[in-house]
Formats: sequence, C-alpha cells, structure tokens
Amino acid sequence: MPATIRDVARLAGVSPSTVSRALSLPDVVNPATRARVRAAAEQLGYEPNRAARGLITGRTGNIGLVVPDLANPFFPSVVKGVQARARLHDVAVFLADTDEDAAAEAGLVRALAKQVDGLILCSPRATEEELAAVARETNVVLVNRLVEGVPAVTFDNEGGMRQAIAHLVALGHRRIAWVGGPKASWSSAHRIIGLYAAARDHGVKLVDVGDFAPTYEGGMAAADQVVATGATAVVAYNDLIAIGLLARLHTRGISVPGDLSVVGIDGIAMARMSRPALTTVRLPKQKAGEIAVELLLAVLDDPDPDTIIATRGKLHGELIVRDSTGVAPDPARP
Amino acid sequence: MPATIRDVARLAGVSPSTVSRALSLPDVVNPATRARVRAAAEQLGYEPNRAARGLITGRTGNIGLVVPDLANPFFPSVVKGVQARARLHDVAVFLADTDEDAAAEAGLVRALAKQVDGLILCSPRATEEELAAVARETNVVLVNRLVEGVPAVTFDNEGGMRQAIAHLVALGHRRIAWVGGPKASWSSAHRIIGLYAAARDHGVKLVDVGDFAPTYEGGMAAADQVVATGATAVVAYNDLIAIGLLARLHTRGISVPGDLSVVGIDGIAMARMSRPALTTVRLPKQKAGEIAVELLLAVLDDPDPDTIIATRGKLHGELIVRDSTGVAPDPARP
DNA sequence: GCTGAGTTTGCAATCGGTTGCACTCTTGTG
DNA sequence: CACAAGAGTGCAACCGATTGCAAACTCAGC
Repeated sequence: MPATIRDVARLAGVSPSTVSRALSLPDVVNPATRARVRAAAEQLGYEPNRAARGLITGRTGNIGLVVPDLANPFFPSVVKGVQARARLHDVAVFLADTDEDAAAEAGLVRALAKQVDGLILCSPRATEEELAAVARETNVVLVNRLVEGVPAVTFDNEGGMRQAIAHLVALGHRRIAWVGGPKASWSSAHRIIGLYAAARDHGVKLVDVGDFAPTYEGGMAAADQVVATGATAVVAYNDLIAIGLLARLHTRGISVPGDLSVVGIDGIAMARMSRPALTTVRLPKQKAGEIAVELLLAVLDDPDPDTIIATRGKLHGELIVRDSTGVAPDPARP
Repeated sequence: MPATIRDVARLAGVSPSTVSRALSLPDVVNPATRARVRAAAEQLGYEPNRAARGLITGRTGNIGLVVPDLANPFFPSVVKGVQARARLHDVAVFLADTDEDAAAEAGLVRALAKQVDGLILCSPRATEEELAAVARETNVVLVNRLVEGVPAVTFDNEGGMRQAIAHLVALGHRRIAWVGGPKASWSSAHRIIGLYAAARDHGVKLVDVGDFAPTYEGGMAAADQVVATGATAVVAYNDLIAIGLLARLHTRGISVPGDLSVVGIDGIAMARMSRPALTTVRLPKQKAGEIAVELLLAVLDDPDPDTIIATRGKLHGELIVRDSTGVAPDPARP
C-alpha cells in the first residue's frame, strides 16, 4: 500500500535510479530534476522501505541495546540517552534486558547482532574473552565496562571515589566501610581500586564488607555487617544498596548521619527521595547513552581498527551532598 | 559473510527453494531431503536474513513499544514484560520514549509504524481520534488506555479504587482527598470515577485537590493542598506522587499515618522503600506487557475485525497494606 | 504397460530499493 | 568546427529470501 520508489519515479517522469539518487546523493542529479523528484516523493508521502535498502546496503539502520536489568533505575537513564540520540540520527533501537543473567546475555547478543548494524552493551556481565569475541564479529560499544581493543564509554570511578573519600575525611571520618556490588561487575572492581588509592592518600582505614546484590535487599543484608566494622561512614556500590542500608539502619535505631554517614553512587532519582536524602556520586548516565550512540555511529562510518581503539569516552561523576553524610561522631562520646 | 540460503542449498545438493521449504514448511518436503537440508543449515550456522524475508513476506518480525517516560518506574516494568514475552516468540522490540510529549508521540508512532508489524502503545497521551486513526493503518495494542475498537490491556481501576476506599473506611476515615495525575491521562480519569463510586457506596466524602505531574515533585506540590482540605487520608494518582506527599508532609511535621494516611497506586519497587513504607494498589505491570504482546501477535495472525474488537485484557490490582495507612485520628483530639 | 493422481523438487519471478556501467547531451577548448 | 571531458540519466544486475507454477518422478489401479 505505501508508495514505492517506482511510484515516485512515474509521477516525476524519471527512472527509479534517479529517484534513489535524488534522495540520497543530491549533488549528482540536476537541481531541476531533484526538485521534481522531491516534490513527487513529498506528495506521495514516500519513505524508502528499510528492509529493501538494508538488503542491498547491508545496513539495517538499527542498533541494539542490551542492559542487565531495567528494574534498576540506573539503566532506564542510559536507555533514555541512547533513545534520544539514536532518534536524532534516524536510527531505531532494539532493546533487550538480560535479567542479570550472563548466559542469557550471550544468547541475546548473538541473536540481536544479526539484526543490527551495531550493539551497545551496558554493564555487560560476560567475561572479557566473550566480549572481545563478540566485538570481533560485530560493531560493539561498551558502556561502563572496559575491554582491550573495544570502544567504550566509562565513568571515572577513581575520581568519583576520590571525591567521596575527600568529603568523608573532611567530615572527620577515619574508618570507612565499603559495600561492594556483584562480583562480575567491572565497575565494582574499579571503584574499590579508586577507593583504596584515595584512602591511602588520606591516611584513612578502609574496611571491605564484601559483595552484595546491587539492590535494596542487598543493602539491607549488608547493613549489620557495616555496623559491626565500627566504621563511622560507609560507601556503597550503588544508590540502591545505600538506600537499603538506610532502611535497615533506621530499623536498628542507628542514626544517619549522626552515628553513621552513608554515601551512594549513581545518582538515581530515588536518592533524592530517601530519608535522609542520600549523598551520592552522580554519574551522567543519560550522557553515557548519548555518547555511546555517537561512538557506535562513528565506528560504523569508519571501521578502521586504529580509530576504533582510540574511540573512548570517560565521563566524570559529581558528588552530590545531601543529608546522609555529616560530621563523624565524637569517638569519646559513647 | 554469513551463510545464505544458496550456500545451504549447494551443500545439501538441492535448490534454494527446497531449503526454504525444508526450514519453514517441513511437511511438504521429503523427510530425507529435509534432514539433509537441516544438517547443512546447522553446519553452516545458517539463519535466514530477516530483511530479505521481510521484503517478500511483508513481515518484519519486529514490534514497536512506545512509552511516555522510562524515568517513571512504572514503565520499565511494562517494558520488561513486553521484552520477555516477545523474546519467547522470537520477535524483536523497538523501544521509543516520548518524554511525555504528545506531539513527539505522534511522530514517533508514525516513524515506528513503518518498521514493525505492530505497535504497543503504553499509556499514550494522544487523543482518542489520533489513536483510532493510527489503529486504522497499523496493528495496535493499547496498554492502560481504552479506545473504541482498538485492542487493549487495561487495569481494573474501579476495583483498585474500591479496595483502597474500603481499606481507609475500615480504618475510620470519613473524609478522603484525591490527588489526580496528568489531565490527558486516561487512567486518572477512570480512577476518579471508581473512587467516587466507592465513596458514595461507603457514604464518605471525597475531596479532589486537582491534577498534578505524576512525579515526586508533583506530590510535594500537592501536599499542602491536601492538608488544607482537612482530610484524614489521601489517595494519590500514583506512587511517585504519594512518595512526594510523604516527603513534604514529613517536612511539615505532619505524621503519617498518625495525622494523615496515604495510599498510592502502581506498586513500584520504590513504594516499599519509602518511609513510612507506602500502602498502595499494586498493578501487574509486567503481566500487562506480556499480555499486550500476546494480544498483538494474535491480531497479527488473524486481522479479522471482529476478533480484534474482542481482544481485550483487564488486569486486577491488589491492595498492599504497609505503614502509610493507619486508623483515622480521633476528631476530638485537637 | 499405460494413465492419472499425488509427491517432491526446481525454475523463475518477485519484494523495493541501490549502484556499476553505458549512453546521451552539454559545454569548453584547441 | 571537431573533439574531449564532464554532467545527468537510464538500464539492468543484484541483495537474500519466498512462492506460484510446472516439470519430474513415484506408485496404484486397470
């Protein structure tokens, strides 16, 4: 039912090839013809059939986006960024959610790969080898993960942790606990590195209470161990864990920030709404999605390996101080 | 680079047409040949090219999903449901977020429509006429919206409101405020109808404080008006608004549920995490996404108008009682 | 042994675009 | 004025599948 290139050609009195050129290579056709073709296309509401074009060009005009779990508010933000930027470039986005399942992730990636020009993998849980393998056969951009030779946009974890520690140290904290995220999480591993570096520089003690699910429940589970460390402040892998901590601490009657200061990471909307409002390192999530699209599109246009390797984005976080952090309790008091 | 149907044909010693049939119409080809073809396809890792198939069949194997705002936790849940179910049927999902902009919505829908077999529109902000028009030229399933002659999956708003009111009445509340959502929201309009009906049945007074943005800020903005009504309980259009109410009420030193009980709607994860934990009507959001996919696929398989009109799903919500509701304050007390 | 029905398979057209090549028609140059 | 270069356009092949139609083959029945 929709108009084809032949309909336009007939109406404009030219051949289909001229229509094709008038629309996609404007400078090789006579301005007068071009205008005539454009008018005909307009009148018929002609839009090239993507499948047909894709068949010959090998390009689908689609990109795939894979995230571990949409229920974690971190990811919808990234998705929004990808969405918005892709639309600007007239590229459609296939979305897939792996439910934090590394096996499902691999299958999904392979299935998606065949239907798109490139993939954006956000916080993938797969191993480096698997990712490198995928990147070899498909155009891939990683978000929040770094693998040798694969374009990526990451967050400056070290810088973020440095800000958090500096803030806590300024408030007088000298013993700080760390609640880690999933073992397979690249960013968890890198945050702890930044944290230790910052702690060393400031001469404060860091206590690692282990790895937890990056969820509210994970935070609830971690809370008692945090308290047992005797730390006066805690940094959590993400805001969801931090909010879980807040809840359990409240239940136990431990005052935040009176007895214990809590810092999250991510800067999800919910952090503002918790009680007390959560001090956090806000990551430019949406921006990350936007840049990932730009990177991917750049790679598609110029698949030169050297360019690809240089294609990197590193985004800086920003410490947002709210009510969950305060001066360290006087050690003499109890 | 990937194997084509011709490669498989050559390896199996048959013609491409036989390969096509062996793979998609198994019973019209000789079992022996079929096995040979299957083996060859397997060996080559052959997967039919979707663009090529789409060109001839007119089917893309893709569906589109349009939501107003991924930042509202309601929608990621629906998206997850759609996702999961679509994958089961080997259908890919295009996602678009309109940023709550009705104009953008129209454009997006039209753009998406050409690349997919059908669309799922979740809580669309467009007018009935626009939606009916879209439904006439594309296969559409609505979620959380009802338009004459268009398949839809909705929530039982009346029933949900009835449960909420019954709960509040049992707690002794006799004057209940309602904080509405966006004017263009179909569900807001229908929730208020259910609310009034339930209030009448129970002989309690309902006070409408007006329409607000379906956000935390919207709830903060509504709080003072709620207090001014003198109501002892308030029902909010959604959980986000309810959580905003909680925050502002806390700031003003108004106790929840001591002075005022608060009920939300949606049952987002965040509701459990608020302080006090929010009593809410939990809607089966993910289920709605799953059913929407089933409905859409059914419509695609059988585009008979009579079937289409009968294609409806209505999901029931469930009252989750938490700490934000309690017995009405003694009127004599102040 | 021949005919006809029923199976199984291949040929070739087709979907809707894009693009290499060749052809026509200007226009500029010697 | 002839000729070459260049611009503009059309022809036809092609991308990778599906499918109507016809050919080839099998097999039963007479």
